[in-house]
Amino acid sequence: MPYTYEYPRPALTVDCVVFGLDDQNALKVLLIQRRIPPFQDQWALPGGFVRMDESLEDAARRELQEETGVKGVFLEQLYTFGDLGRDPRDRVVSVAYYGLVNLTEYPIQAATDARDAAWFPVASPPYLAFDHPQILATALTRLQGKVRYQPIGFELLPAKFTLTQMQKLYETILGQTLDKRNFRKKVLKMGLLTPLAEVQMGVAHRAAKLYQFDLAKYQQLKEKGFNFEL
Amino acid sequence: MPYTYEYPRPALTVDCVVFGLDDQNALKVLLIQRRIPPFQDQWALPGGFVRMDESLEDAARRELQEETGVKGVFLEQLYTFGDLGRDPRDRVVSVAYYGLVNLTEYPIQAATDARDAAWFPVASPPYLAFDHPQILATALTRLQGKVRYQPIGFELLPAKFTLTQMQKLYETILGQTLDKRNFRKKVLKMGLLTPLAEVQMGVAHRAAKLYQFDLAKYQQLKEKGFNFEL
DNA sequence: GCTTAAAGTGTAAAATACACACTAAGAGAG
DNA sequence: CTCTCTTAGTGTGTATTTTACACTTTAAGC
Repeated sequence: MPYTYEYPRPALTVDCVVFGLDDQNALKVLLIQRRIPPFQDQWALPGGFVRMDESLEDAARRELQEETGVKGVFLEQLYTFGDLGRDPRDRVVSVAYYGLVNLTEYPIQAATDARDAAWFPVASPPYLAFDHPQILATALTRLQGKVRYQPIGFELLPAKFTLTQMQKLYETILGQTLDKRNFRKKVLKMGLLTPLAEVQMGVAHRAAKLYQFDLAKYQQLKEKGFNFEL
Repeated sequence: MPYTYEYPRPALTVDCVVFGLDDQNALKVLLIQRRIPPFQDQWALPGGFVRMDESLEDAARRELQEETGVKGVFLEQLYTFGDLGRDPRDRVVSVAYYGLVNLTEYPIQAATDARDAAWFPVASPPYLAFDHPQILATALTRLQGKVRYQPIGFELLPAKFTLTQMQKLYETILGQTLDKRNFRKKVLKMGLLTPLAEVQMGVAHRAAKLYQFDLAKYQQLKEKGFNFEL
């Protein structure tokens, strides 16, 4: 059943750059292995064609779930890539989204429709198809920019986490070490963390207190234009 | 000459939100009056369909020039709007760009291919077609965010300008008044302004010194990741 | 030369950012 | 059971940055 238009149209796709943090605090990105040409067997960002009855974000979520099993994550539009020649077959414009997940909840390569999906270190990704290296680089830059003035990263952490875990996350994303006392002062002063009556378990040293993110308070402060700069 | 595809494709357009500052320091946006349905005779953002042989940014620049005569301006991708029903005829996905121009150089309604083009106060725009109110609002928010940490706004000012003009611009965009002495200290400390041996002319009071923006220095500092926060 | 209008300029107080090192707690080994 | 190992947790003084604030200067128009 062919579809005919008076003028030619670029194909429209979405691609997802999903970041996760593994148990060694390494930042990872979720990739799939392409089953079909072009770039057959190469690794690429999960993504695919936008259908006529879904919004762009819906398309991104659907493709992400179909190809990797990951769903229900934080996703935000990143940038739209539309240069000529980014797909060798056809003119393809791709709306890229980036997302953050807590890797402990989305562990190994999930797979449904998926050929093969796996987490790769952001610092040393495999060769990527299309202009996906550029998309990944753009997403990383955006993540670094965002983390400075938005309490992102709660998406990347488990529901209950220690301040040290959080600090490590920030150090990983920003690529620099931070002072422990100053970091703790700042994040606690924001007032978005609820201390729990629980502590870490199974560690061979003093157990750290666990915290959780106060989503309600966050949204309340966000309404008021509060600045979450770290 | 029809074009046929195996699967249906959304139409792809670009829209431009071009801001300018008029001589009373009011922030304006460049709009066109639609000549054809839908939304015939209503005001809308300049924009149109992306061709197969041009990048997204090229398309934005081309449409902007065709419809308003404005060219050679600073343009940056804003966001891609792809919700269902944003165009009553067809599924249309639009990549929005925002731009800044010095209104004194692009004065009245330029027009080439244009039906009618004019500058409207951002504070009180006319009824806009499609989801263009939302696009305009997004662009304004982005502009406000950007102005805080990027020496934008040189795009909006004449080549030679006074510090008071620049301050008024910032006050207009941010919607708040700023302290004269502190503002001057900060912008001069950045070192991006070259003082000229010239002063304002034709004013009925003490003439202000003119400055120009040092583009070379700006790019040099930007390379180094310098922070231009005001 | 008097009026008017905006240009231009410095300092003190307050707030914020930064640097920095020791004690506390708990697990595991012996 | 005590010693060791490892990470948790905590406060202060100093430097820097940000803020608030008002008068003198200059030039044009009358």
